[in-house]
Amino acid sequence: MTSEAPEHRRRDASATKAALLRAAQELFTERGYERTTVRDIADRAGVNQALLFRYFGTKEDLFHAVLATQSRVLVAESPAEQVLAETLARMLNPNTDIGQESVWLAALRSSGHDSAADAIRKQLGEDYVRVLGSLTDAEDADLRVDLVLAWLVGLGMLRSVVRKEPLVSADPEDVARLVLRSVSVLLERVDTEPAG
Amino acid sequence: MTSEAPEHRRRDASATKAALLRAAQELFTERGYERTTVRDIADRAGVNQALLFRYFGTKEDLFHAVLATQSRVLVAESPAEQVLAETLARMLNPNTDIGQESVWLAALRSSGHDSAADAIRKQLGEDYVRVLGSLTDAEDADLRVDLVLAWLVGLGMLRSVVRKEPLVSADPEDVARLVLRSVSVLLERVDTEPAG
DNA sequence: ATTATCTATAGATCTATAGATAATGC
DNA sequence: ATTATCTATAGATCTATAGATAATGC
Repeated sequence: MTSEAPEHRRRDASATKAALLRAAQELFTERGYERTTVRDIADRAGVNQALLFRYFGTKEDLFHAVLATQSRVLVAESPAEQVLAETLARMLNPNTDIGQESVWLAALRSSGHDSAADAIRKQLGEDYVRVLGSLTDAEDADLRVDLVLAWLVGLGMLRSVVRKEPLVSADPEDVARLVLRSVSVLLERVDTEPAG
Repeated sequence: MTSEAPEHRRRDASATKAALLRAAQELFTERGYERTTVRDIADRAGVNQALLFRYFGTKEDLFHAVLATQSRVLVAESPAEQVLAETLARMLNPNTDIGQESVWLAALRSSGHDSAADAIRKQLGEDYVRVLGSLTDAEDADLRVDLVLAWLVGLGMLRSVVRKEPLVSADPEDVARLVLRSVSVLLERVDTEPAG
């Protein structure tokens, strides 16, 4: 019974903001934007619900803040050849809390009427097209990269939303190997070695 | 100014039900479950909002009705070899109103707290595993089929939710060819011909 | 004194229902 | 007369805000 007086918490604005951001990231990813209430977020963060508005303005602003902190994480800073492998590794890594894999799933699941989530979606696509497009000589490189992106999106959905078995519990290396082999066919380099 | 008197509409219960079902299917797929309001559905169906409750009980019951009418459509009644090609053809068919591709996207996007949508998700996965699993000799057939399913899910998300270009406008045959070739690698039959 | 935290509540939805109205079938 | 359709509204959220309370820094 620690609930005697209302008893305000210790004052630490930055810690409160961080807790809200983290809770929001988790919940948006787990439930999507609409099904997550500000009170859910505040409760998980262990702070008062009014602070969410004080520090982030609106629920949508908070969503954008979450997206902003995570949007670029997906496309790793690696040579193009390794980007896909590293993305898969991060996605499938058992240490990465499933259901928290990344917010771009939340951006995808929240419908297209939100302009900022829309921007993130486009950005994400462009990042991938730019990086992976260099891996194929095909003239329809953009389409092929879209297909790779689709696969990543579907893997994320099936894992963190549907939690499909055996996919969720499969050995990350097995999954990565299967996917990478098929993708290499999809992005088939022309076998004749280009000059240079 | 046709808005003189309230002027009740013609009485046709079955047509009203059908209009509601169709409008609900479209809107749930476009916006997901939460972001679709019963008034949205009734408006698009051109009927009064109270009729939705009269004919379907609750919003969730309507969602389940929509899922029930569509759940089995995805897995076509074809030989296993053609199931994937036909699914892709139907998905990519320009005559299939995009954004209406199918409700299983809505089921996926509405978070996992709905038991019936959950059942549909599981069912969908099982249907595919059963049918496509016969196409591979690999001992990890179930995992490989999950990966195919993930690809289909991602394609649907990218097309009808994100409306990613060039994917949306690409020639269906090009897309199908690329996907099917990679999938055949994924589900690689052992090359030595089995007896029979 | 400053400002992080909390209380209380306004205002806007949204689902769902009860009961009134009007179009069809006999 | 029956019943499909419509009106009006209850009741339950949910976001957001205004202002009170209390923990820290000087």
